[in-house]
Amino acid sequence: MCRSEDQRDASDCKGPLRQVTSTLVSSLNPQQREAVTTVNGPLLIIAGAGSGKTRVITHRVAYLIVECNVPASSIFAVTFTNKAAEEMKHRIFALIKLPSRTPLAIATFHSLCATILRSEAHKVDLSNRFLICDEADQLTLIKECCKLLKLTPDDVNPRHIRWIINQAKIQMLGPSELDGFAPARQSDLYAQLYELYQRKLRENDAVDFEDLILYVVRLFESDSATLTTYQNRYRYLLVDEYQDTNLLQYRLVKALAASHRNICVVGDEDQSIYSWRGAKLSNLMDFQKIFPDARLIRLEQNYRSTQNILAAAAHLIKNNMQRFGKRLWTERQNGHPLMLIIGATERDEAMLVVEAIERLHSQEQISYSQMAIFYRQNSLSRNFEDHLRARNIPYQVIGGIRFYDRAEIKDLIAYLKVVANPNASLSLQRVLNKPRRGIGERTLQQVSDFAHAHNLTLYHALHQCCQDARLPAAAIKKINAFLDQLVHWQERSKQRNPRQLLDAILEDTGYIESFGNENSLEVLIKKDNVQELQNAMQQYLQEHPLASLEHYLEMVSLATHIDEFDEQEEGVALMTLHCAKGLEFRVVFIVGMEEPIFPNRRAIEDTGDIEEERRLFYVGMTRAKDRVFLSRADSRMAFGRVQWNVPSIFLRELPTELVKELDDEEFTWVKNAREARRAHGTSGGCTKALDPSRHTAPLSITLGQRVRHPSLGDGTVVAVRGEGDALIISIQLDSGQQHDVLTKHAQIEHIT
DNA sequence: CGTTAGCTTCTTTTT
DNA sequence: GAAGCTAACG
Repeated sequence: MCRSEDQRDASDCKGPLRQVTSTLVSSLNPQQREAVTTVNGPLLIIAGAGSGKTRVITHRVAYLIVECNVPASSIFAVTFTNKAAEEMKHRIFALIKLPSRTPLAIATFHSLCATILRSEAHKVDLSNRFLICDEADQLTLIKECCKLLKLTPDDVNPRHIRWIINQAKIQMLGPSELDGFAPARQSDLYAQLYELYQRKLRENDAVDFEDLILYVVRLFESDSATLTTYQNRYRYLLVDEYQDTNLLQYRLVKALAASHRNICVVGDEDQSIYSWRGAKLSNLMDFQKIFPDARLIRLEQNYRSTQNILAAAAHLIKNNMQRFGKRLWTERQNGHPLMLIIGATERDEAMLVVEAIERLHSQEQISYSQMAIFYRQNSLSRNFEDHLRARNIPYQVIGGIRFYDRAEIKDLIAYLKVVANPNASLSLQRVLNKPRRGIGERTLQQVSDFAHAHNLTLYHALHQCCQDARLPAAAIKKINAFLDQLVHWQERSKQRNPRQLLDAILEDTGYIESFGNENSLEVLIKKDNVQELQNAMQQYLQEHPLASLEHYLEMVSLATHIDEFDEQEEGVALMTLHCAKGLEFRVVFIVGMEEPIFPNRRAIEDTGDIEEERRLFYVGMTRAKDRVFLSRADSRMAFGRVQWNVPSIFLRELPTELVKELDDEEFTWVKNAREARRAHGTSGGCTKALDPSRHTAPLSITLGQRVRHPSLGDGTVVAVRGEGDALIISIQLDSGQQHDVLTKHAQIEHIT
């Protein structure tokens, strides 16, 4: 088993040490054990949903370190999210005794590459202070490029350009190789934009997400000395979620593995859901062609779900062609059938789902944090949030607007970026006049024209313009004042930690005061966000006491939605199906099971293939331990219009005997909803003309109406949603707060 | 110079 | 129905 290729390989895992930690593998099933102890040479692990994959990975790392005497620093393990990486490290540390702070290269491709790039920056013509652009920054930059090329939104769509550039980078194509990518008529234009964009990035001393990996791959493929260094450093490679790796990531792994071939990949073809981001299922499917001597181990025992859930999932996924094929089995009982919930409108759907959640909580004592709502697109979360809030059920939404994408937070992060690297023109531009310091658009335009003409960064152009007195004296004075402040912060950041720097910036700029002192909800939220940033930073610094400003900024740039998810927090989790990958809950609700949404029409149009959508559904279902609820609505608001939706084809692909429509006997509250659907004219699923009166609130409550709530007090109605029993009104209270009220429960009085 | 009203687009998913 | 952008106004 332990084929020894050179003396640094783990040849001694045959030795007597093996018994010492035999407890490490004794709790594993035979396949898992084989997956953990097959340490040398290429290995392909096909790990079905719930088959103990994380367990295998953590045990494998522990086994390498303890049993095979592999230094922890020789292991390079790639996970799909930073959260998964943190959890794995945590579990490894719990498994074996390691000095705390043992450096373990377990992270995402992007994080690992960022670290490599930091130390090799000079070889790719970056400074080691380079910054990472997120997608919003990319867009800003592209828009700037469009302006420079005198293009209007009618000529090109910046978002499309971004998409083309990203795709090109994943395929390792340069500006001149866009044939077949960009629209044929405009391929020259796209090439020009791509090139300019890349130049601008360099001027900013910045890279985008794709560059992080691309630069490292290019470096490895062109500089064999550097590659050898890293091949020697990382002797054992492990890649999780291999079905979702793209060409770039494959090339990176291939390069690193070339010398020692100790490469273990873990994946599941049925859970590949990122092809739109360039992931190639063929990386997994063809692994044995690329490494003909690769061992294949299948993990097919599922430790998570009931028999019924697995049977339904298996039945569904059989419809896919691109598979190895596998048979998941479990020792668990049949359990409940899958439940189908149908609402007349999306509000009814949400109401029924929330009611089910409430019952499961109160009648079956299932904690809220053991329940999750999954949807195909973020926009569906809203209705469920509204109903959960109205019922006082705790919940957390993962996704939507990321914390670090909120305007206030972006402003402050931009300040930090400018301090870390004044050449970050993008960030400098953002904060130059925020809060207002009288450096307006005209001035900025003049300086950036000057910068462009003389090939200077904005920062240097500002200096130059002031020195040469190219601007009105008043402007120069203001710019100089700002530049002085910047110098002051830079000094400060050398002596103090990032948190203290942030405080200094807040104080010196009067940023919070610039919100104004009115006590509107908006201002309060902004202030709250700033506070939250301070807290988050504090916490980060506690966990990473040695972190520099650059480290902190890198973490912020690479933070993801799911990283914000707190499993400890009591509350129902709301997230997209994509975010749900790798998680598990006792009860899972998959909502919005309707045709244009799920399977998503645009996704099918893009790929010409429904299989990935089906896998997405498969991923969702297999997150559930005990129960799966599926829901849909007959009609749904989209783009401000009512749309009549067709039930998802996936509902028909489930075995009928395992799906039960929620009925009155089991859940009495369903009866009202049944009647509502009948009245709505859609209970048979057929489409009848919509009676518009059914979608408007009773006349007695109108927008702007003054009302009195028994406990909340007086206020003005600012929004009316829902109908009948589900009628919800938002009241802007005279105390300044806004509250949603379910009129069914509250005695609302009119006042004048 | 800064604000706002009205227009457009947007919803697929995210490292 | 919201957010982001332009154009026109104060």
